[in-house]
Amino acid sequence: MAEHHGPDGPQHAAAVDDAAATLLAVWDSAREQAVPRLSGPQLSALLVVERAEGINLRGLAAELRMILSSASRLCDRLVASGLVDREPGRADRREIALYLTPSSRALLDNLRSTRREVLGEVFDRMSPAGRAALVRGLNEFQQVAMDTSAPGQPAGGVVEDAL
Amino acid sequence: MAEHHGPDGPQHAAAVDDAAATLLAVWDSAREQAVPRLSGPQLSALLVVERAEGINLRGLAAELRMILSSASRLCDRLVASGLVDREPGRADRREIALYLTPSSRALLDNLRSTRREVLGEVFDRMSPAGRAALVRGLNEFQQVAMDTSAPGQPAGGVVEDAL
DNA sequence: TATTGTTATACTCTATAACTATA
DNA sequence: TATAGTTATAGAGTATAACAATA
Repeated sequence: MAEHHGPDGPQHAAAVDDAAATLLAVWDSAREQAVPRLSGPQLSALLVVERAEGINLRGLAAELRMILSSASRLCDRLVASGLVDREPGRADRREIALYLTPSSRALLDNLRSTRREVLGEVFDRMSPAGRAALVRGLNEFQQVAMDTSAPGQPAGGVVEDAL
Repeated sequence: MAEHHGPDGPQHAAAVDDAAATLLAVWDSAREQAVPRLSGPQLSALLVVERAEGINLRGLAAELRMILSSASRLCDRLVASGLVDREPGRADRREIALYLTPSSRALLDNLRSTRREVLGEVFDRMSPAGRAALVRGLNEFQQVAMDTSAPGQPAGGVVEDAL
């Protein structure tokens, strides 16, 4: 317990486990306050379309790690809610191109504001050093987690897939 | 942007936003590797029962922020999967008492190991200072977030409810 | 024929409302 | 009657498999 003989990642992971759950609970609480209320998959789909306007259904399904028919159904509901536009592809008429609507752009803006508010409410009560440590630690975590060239990457590419 | 005139929580929150999403993706990936595969709600239910063995259905529903009938259905499936025992209450025969099974205890152990492994794989590639910062920042975040006596708590009690 | 999407069907998760059993 | 739980019904989310349309 006192010496460092090898990788001690798992020990730190244990120390961080519960705290990470708390951060995630705060982070995700913003979604539930969105109006209109968004489910997790719906939000994920909007974020994918936002990052890749004009993406087709297969691309969306791949990003969301779901099969084509599931993505099709999800889009049915997003279109019905006015959050996504489904336009026929101009080059290949088999494809459809997906776009955000003004309504969903506003929704995402509001969601991000809310998320920063709820996180910020906690941050405001932390010490400056604690805030700085969290920002530094999370940013390095992200950089390392996104580094696909690193050894020991899980075969599935967990991180890239989920974002 | 250079001076600090008031609460800067929101600015830090913006800086942390994406990184939190990455942490979430890594943290939750453990669940999907569980055998038998567990859905999010099923895992949440097991964790509640683990923390409060013998809890009744209303208590479970309250912890999960769902209504009674949803908890009843969820338990149907957990009992069918052999992950929960449903025993009639001895004092009041209207109630039922919920318990983990040996099978679900083993499953939770494995899940926690997996989660610590996937987090540990990232931690092992971070700098020691980065790891320390993350541990420190997250722990302070958790302490502050769980402090219900603080002002500015969202009315819903987001954090306690979700854990 | 190969590829893009949709539809039929089924199971999980959740909610509302009606119902049963016990206190 | 009040409370604990179940069941009927419905909609979202997801998967498999069968289908339609376009290349």
